[in-house]
Amino acid sequence: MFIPSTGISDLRKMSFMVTSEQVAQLAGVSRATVSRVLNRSANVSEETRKRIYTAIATLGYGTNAFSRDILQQRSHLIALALFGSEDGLNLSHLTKTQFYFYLQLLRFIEREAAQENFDLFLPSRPYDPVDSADDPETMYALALRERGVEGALTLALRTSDPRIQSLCRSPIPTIFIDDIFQGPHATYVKSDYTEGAHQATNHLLQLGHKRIAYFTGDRLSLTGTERLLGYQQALAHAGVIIDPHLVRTCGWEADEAYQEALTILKERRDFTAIFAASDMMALGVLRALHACGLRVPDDVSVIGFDGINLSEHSDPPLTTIQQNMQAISAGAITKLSQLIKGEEMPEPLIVPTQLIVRASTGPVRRNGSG
Amino acid sequence: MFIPSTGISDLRKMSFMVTSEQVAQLAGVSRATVSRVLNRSANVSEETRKRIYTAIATLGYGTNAFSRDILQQRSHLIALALFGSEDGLNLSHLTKTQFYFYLQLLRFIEREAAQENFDLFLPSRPYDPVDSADDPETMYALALRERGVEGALTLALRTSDPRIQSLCRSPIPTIFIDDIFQGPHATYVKSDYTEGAHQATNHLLQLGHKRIAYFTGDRLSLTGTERLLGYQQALAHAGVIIDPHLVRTCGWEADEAYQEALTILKERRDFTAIFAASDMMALGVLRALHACGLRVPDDVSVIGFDGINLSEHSDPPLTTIQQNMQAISAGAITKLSQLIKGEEMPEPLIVPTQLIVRASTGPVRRNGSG
DNA sequence: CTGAAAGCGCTTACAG
DNA sequence: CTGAAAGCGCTTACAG
Repeated sequence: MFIPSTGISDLRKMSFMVTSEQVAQLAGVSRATVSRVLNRSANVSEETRKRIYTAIATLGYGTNAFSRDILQQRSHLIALALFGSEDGLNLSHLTKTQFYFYLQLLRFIEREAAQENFDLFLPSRPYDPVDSADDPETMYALALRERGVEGALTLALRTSDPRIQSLCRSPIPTIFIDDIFQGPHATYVKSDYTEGAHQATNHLLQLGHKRIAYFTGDRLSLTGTERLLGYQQALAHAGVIIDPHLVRTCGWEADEAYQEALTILKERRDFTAIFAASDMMALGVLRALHACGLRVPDDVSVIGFDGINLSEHSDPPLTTIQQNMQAISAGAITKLSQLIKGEEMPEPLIVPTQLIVRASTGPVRRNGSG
Repeated sequence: MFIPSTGISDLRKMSFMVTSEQVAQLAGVSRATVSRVLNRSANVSEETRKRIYTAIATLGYGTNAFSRDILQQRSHLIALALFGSEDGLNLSHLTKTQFYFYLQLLRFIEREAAQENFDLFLPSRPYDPVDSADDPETMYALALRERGVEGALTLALRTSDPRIQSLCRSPIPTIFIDDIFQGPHATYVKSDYTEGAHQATNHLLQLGHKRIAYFTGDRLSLTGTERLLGYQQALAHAGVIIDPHLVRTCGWEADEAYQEALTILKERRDFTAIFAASDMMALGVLRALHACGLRVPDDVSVIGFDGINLSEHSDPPLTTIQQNMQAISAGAITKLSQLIKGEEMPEPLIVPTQLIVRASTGPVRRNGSG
């Protein structure tokens, strides 16, 4: 940003600035008394209070947040850091189907933050370090600190990003959602993905399915691996050997799952159920089965994961593993508050999932080909 | 929030606070010199500068944004106000299909804001007025002022909300997107919806269609009415009488359009094209036509509006009226900057739309039933 | 090139 | 119940 060198008086001030001094003058009191009214101090006469209210209303006065914050050492601001896009911005990925769950989660997060008296802040503008030789990994946290955020809530959106390191090492209280990074001032909150995938697989096993295809989003993301593990565990515990041909890596996008489903269906039909690692992927699978003239669940059962709202309205409605978005959000904000207050480092929070049985899963066919 | 009455020293300070005083001491200089280095003042010896850099790095110092802002009278913060949900929060509606366009728009807005050195701020926490008798309509703007935002960018999401009034009347620089509210410090930016609908309708007319069904989202939203007007104008100019049975009000959700399409198809098939007021609605229409075994565009042509990314990947890819999201976002941020700088009230910005012809529209059938 | 001083708008002990 | 004063962390004329 270009700041003219003509000195501060030339910077356009926020034109609507009204100071407590003006209120005080109009009400015929001192700034101290105005401040007392604003902060609900008990010791102000009713009459004075009235006069000050009137002056406030007349002038349209509002406390300057920076001045207050500087004294109280708080900003009520928490950074919402959504990593993952190449441009470094927060909102770039939000239209991708694979992040629909996070989109839905965000509203819970906003609500919980508001209840704890926090505003959300999207750190978008580029950070301009004093020393150009600054370690890029420390820069990000520094930028947040300069902006006065009290803490950070991070959705890493399945990616590595140097800013994660920066937050882990920094003194800024940080909660990672769906990741397991920790640091002296950082911990995490996430669903129990392994247990969830276990539940999903068990549900299919109980319906008599043994040849269960698994569609995984990727090979390396933590949440992907945990789900895969749950699938493997459940099958192993049931004494079922996994056919590697039935485990497909296709990406998290609904369209990718759609394509992969078409591929596997062309190749083989020796499975009676498909477990997709996310609801969005399951919706793609449903579409592919439909396109191939297969009935769900009569021909193939389908189960998803996440419990996004779209899963209720698919055709047929999707059996899924519901993540408890309320508990995740409330837990994240609560733990962040604890961190900010300097309380003892809270334990990470692992939120249980819940099997929601809808119409996309059913008993395996007697004459199934599996 | 509960503030203990034991005085400020008991409030937990942001634990990581490092002051310029500490940097100054470590570097053996005055706070003034530290400040000069931070603000890139020319007149500091290279040696001193180096010492200060070292001290900054050692201590992990970052300028306290509030202190700086209080002097410079700027916060670099603009409020992103997404109205429309009952709970008053900003992110509640983002998973609705009808707001997909705005979701996609947001990333352009964030990018433009970052380029102009603004951060985005979501005012979520409840405003706690001093005077409980405060006019609720002025409260919202007051709340924003207290938080120090320099301006507000508003997406009203097709609703009335008292906060809109509040912003219109307030001294806070405000840009409305997709609405035409104005005030002494407020103006707007939007696409030319009427002209866009004109283009869409003309495209169908040129392909020989005369019986063109129109699906409108609602009866009262501005953007809905403007589009309807464009449709009416284009038909009138072509000398085509509108059949009121072909104009359907169904709501903006993809599913609503899907249902309405099923309804009209059961009732009549005396049309050769459908113009849906949004791409999302058009996607619903496409799905319904497909479900009824009709081919697009052979049996029925379909055109949408918005140019959301999903329109490229539908089956068939959707002919649509593209909104220029880049121009809308850049215009909004530019005009907001002008307002903030106190420049002359800028004119509202009406952004032209563009017809994108894809595969969902084609010439009317010779043996068409229309 | 650098420091002492004044100031931003506010809040809170400290007196009265 | 109220005011004068000191202070939050910073920046910027003003001197030197």
